[in-house]
Amino acid sequence: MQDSGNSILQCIHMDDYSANPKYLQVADSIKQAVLDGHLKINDTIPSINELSFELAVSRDTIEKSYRKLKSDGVLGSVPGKGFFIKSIDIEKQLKIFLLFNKLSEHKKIIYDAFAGILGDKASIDFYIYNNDFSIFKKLLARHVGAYSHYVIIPHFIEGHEHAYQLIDSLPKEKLLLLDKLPPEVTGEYAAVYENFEKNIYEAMEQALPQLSKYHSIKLIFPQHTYYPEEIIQGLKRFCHQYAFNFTVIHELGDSEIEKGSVYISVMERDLVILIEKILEQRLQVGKEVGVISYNEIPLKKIILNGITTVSTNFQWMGQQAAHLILTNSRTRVEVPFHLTLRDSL
Amino acid sequence: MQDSGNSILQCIHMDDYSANPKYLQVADSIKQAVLDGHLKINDTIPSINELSFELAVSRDTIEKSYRKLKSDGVLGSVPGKGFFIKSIDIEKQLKIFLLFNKLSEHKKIIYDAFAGILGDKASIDFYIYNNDFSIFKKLLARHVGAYSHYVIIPHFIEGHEHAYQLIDSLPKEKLLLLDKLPPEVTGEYAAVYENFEKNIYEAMEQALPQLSKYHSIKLIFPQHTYYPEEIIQGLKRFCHQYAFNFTVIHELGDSEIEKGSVYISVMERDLVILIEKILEQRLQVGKEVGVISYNEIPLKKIILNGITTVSTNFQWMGQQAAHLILTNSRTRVEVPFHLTLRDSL
DNA sequence: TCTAATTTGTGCGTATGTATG
DNA sequence: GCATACATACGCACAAATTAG
Repeated sequence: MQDSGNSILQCIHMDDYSANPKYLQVADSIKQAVLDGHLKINDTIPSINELSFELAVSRDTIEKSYRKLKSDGVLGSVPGKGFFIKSIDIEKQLKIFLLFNKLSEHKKIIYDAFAGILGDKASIDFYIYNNDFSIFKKLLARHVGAYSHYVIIPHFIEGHEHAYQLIDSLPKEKLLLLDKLPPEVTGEYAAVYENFEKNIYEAMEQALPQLSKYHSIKLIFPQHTYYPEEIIQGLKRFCHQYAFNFTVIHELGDSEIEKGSVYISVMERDLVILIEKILEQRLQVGKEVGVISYNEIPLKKIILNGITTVSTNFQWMGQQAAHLILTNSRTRVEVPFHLTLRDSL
Repeated sequence: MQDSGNSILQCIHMDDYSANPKYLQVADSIKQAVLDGHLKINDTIPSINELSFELAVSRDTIEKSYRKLKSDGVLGSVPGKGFFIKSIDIEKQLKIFLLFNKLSEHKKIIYDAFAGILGDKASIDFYIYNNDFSIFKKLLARHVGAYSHYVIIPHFIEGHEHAYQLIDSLPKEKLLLLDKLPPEVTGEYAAVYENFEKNIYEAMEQALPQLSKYHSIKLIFPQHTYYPEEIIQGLKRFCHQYAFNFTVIHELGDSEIEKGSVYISVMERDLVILIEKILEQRLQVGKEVGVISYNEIPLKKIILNGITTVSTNFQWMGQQAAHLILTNSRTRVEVPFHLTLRDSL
């Protein structure tokens, strides 16, 4: 250990009996020294060992201080060398790690709304993990620590547990979960989430007058996928409550469309197949069979005189997430869900 | 110590404050020099002593670099003589900087096809600049140098010239342009591009039998946008050649839909407005008015007995881009374009 | 053949950041 | 707050191989 003759030592004021913890006192002192111009960019600061010796505090305390300053973007470090002043722009700049499971028309809406509000106030780096836990893990490992916020849409085909465990290890004040709120992730963190179970239940209740024409509800729900199971639960509960027959269809395949049934599709691919089959069998949509499609897009207004949709307000979701970040809030908010009744029901 | 007059010194870039350790920086620099062809097989490289002196780093740091390269099979050594390039067969790790102008359903297809083929072979970082040159510039500045490939979709609302200049400054062997091939970007680089002018011209020629029912062609083309002007040129040329009236409509607004016209929309928003107007005016689609829509998606098959579409094969585009990268090719390939005739024409 | 200089290769010690109990 | 283990970086010393003179 060499004496660096650091005048910075004189800038650090400690109070054993202060309310705020020592590591924050150290961090704030260094921030102040930067603001006062005593430390310039690329200046090196005392090593953890040296400073902990000089101030007669634990090594961990200094390490914690430096770690915080680093996560705030003030300090940088090189193993084997030391810490240095990385940025004198103390006003925290928002660096956002945005991690989506997949791209889609709706993800685009979320992104546009999110980026539209944050605009120049933040720099957003965007990643996609394709519902694949191993990619998710790799991306997170590669970028952990470098961002002020981690905004994640957590949908996985498999390996949920490990994924949620990983998310749980992120600092909660930097975390914002989008779309889904997994109970496995604990603590107080921000979230803008869908209540899939409740949403579909209440939407169906709203559609009860139209549903009275039918006796069965069939959900087209692909197997081995990242779509949330809560949708099935919600529908099951609704059908039990209001005495509808309920079936889950994994694959439309060669099956016939049955009169007196309402078909609910979560994927657009299935919607197209479904409608082709209905047209083929010359069934009357909105009378003999009902069609409900997840996710509203303008085009659905003009298909077969209009397809009834149930949909989250994705724009609101993106905007709300941006607001939570700007206000540094850790609230959890539920996204509004809308039923758009059209002639297909 | 003798001066080997090594130009290799100029290939080694060091950053004292970089996150990755020095010995890896040195190793990566040498690997890159081999990949770039600056070092051939059996070339000797500076001795440990010499390089450590030149780079002003510890001898052990260089020794560690060389040891790693040797264990990677890149270098060989003879005690008392020196190190030399043993193999130029370096399993290059692909780091891809993917920069899209916007998100959309079709960008998703491109991305999925691209990532699907590269899969585990590459790590892909994804960025969006919202057709905004200033964001584009910032993103590129922040990430230049760190990637093995820069895959860019260049569409800008304004400031094309500066943008193309910026792209032109990227190393051509690392560049792959997607969708558009701007003449301002010179040199030999890879590209998977659309020939917008030719594509629409030839698609219209294919549709000539159906078009004979109409006398006018109207293109709904938003103003101040990133859509390529070449579409207008191609249609203009076609209409001139085959004696159609040609109009560009920037905004549907309150205008009436005219009988005997074919409407071509590039944006989906306009398609919805157009069809609503047509239904309102009780015009017969495919007889009194024709509708052609850019970009095929399955849903268009079931709108009004089918909407005729003209569309690039976005999946092919993504796959081809991935192949060009894997084969390290600098070819420019034109993406196939398809006319899908349906009842709307 | 001898010698001196250079180079690879190895071992030891110290200081530093990072991560984990 | 303490202890421990690990990777990085720097510096010094020394043996063995090679080369030049």
